[in-house]
Amino acid sequence: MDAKPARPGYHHGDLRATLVAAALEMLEAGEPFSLRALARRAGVSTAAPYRHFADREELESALAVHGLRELMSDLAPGEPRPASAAELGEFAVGYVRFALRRPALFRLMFGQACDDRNDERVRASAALHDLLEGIMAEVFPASDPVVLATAGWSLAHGLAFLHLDGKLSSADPAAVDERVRSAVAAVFPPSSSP
Amino acid sequence: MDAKPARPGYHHGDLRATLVAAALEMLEAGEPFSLRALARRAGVSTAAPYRHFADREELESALAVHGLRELMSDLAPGEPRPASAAELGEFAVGYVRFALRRPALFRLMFGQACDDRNDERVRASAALHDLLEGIMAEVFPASDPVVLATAGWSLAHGLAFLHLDGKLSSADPAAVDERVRSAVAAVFPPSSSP
DNA sequence: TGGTAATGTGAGCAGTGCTTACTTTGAGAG
DNA sequence: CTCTCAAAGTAAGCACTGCTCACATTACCA
Repeated sequence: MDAKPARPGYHHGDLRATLVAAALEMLEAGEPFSLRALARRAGVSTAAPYRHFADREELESALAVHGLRELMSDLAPGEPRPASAAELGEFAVGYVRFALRRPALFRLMFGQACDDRNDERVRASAALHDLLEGIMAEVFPASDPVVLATAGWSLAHGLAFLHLDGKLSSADPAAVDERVRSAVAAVFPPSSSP
Repeated sequence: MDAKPARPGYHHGDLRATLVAAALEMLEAGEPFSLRALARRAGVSTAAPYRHFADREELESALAVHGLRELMSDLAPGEPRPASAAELGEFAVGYVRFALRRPALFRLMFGQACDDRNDERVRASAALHDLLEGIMAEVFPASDPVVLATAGWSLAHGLAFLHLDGKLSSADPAAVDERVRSAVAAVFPPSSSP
């Protein structure tokens, strides 16, 4: 069942990366992970992970950073950012799709207060923030981009969580996409600069 | 520290209600609760709670139901529901305030898939749903209430979670209220029936 | 060629959810 | 007014968790 990489020597070589990868795999598979399970999977004692992460929270922060970066590159694949209100809908669709594709990771990224002591995580979080505000400023040049970014992000975020938590059905992916599109369209009407 | 109610006899009398109340208290106090801790606090063995709840999830569902009812009566205190787009903002403010006042409970209510086997919980959840759609249908009689209710709920829900998780600062309650109001106003402009 | 810091180990503590076999007791049937 | 039986309690214990400590091994650098 478990891949035991039969590490050659006493030292593992790259335990830290291995643990992160294993954790992502387990989350992907829908299993909740424990540090002990990760250690087992890496073929290492249960105490070893603590050489690389002070505690569970620090590992989770590493995972969150990974997730934030992935989300960013998902949403901003190059430079063609949304330029019209219509394209905003597709942006939101991307956000919600990410949440549904990686539910556990998404919860890790957003379902708890960000550990402020973790610079990398703080920066990754701020980067997402900035991306959103930048886009809103482009799409609605006449308006307050901070307020609109807050509204837009909240809308997408709310849609993501309500689907994730079963408050809105996510059984049919196409229906989800459509629900997101129409919600965004209802609220950011095409061709209006509020 | 712990109130030990010094129960008179062998039987407790109303363990179930006591456990629920104790759990709510602990959540309120910001401590995560465990079934064992609740049992201790009720002055009862660690196995006793399982006479009243099949497992932790069942207790959590009971708490969620409690929270959903409280939210409902918070939001719909009598019949003067919001009748204009402007009043929608205050409605959202109420939603977000609830989340920030009872963060752990809010997470319990919304941070996980609803246990479908729990009729009471399903019904409480549906009631909230209906309330929202009803309001939207009144405020925007010309539009599709389902789409608008989804959008409005998602917006409020997203605002709640982003504040709860520290993605938007919740240090100053007045600033939070104002942020919610302006986000809603930006998106449901007063005197427009989209 | 050392010596040291980084990285691994094993044992163990305190806590968790949950189960099992057993006891106590209140309430209703006879 | 009993007597019984199911509801509601108990103690003990399993498998698991996060985390720590004292100790072992090894890579690397002076």
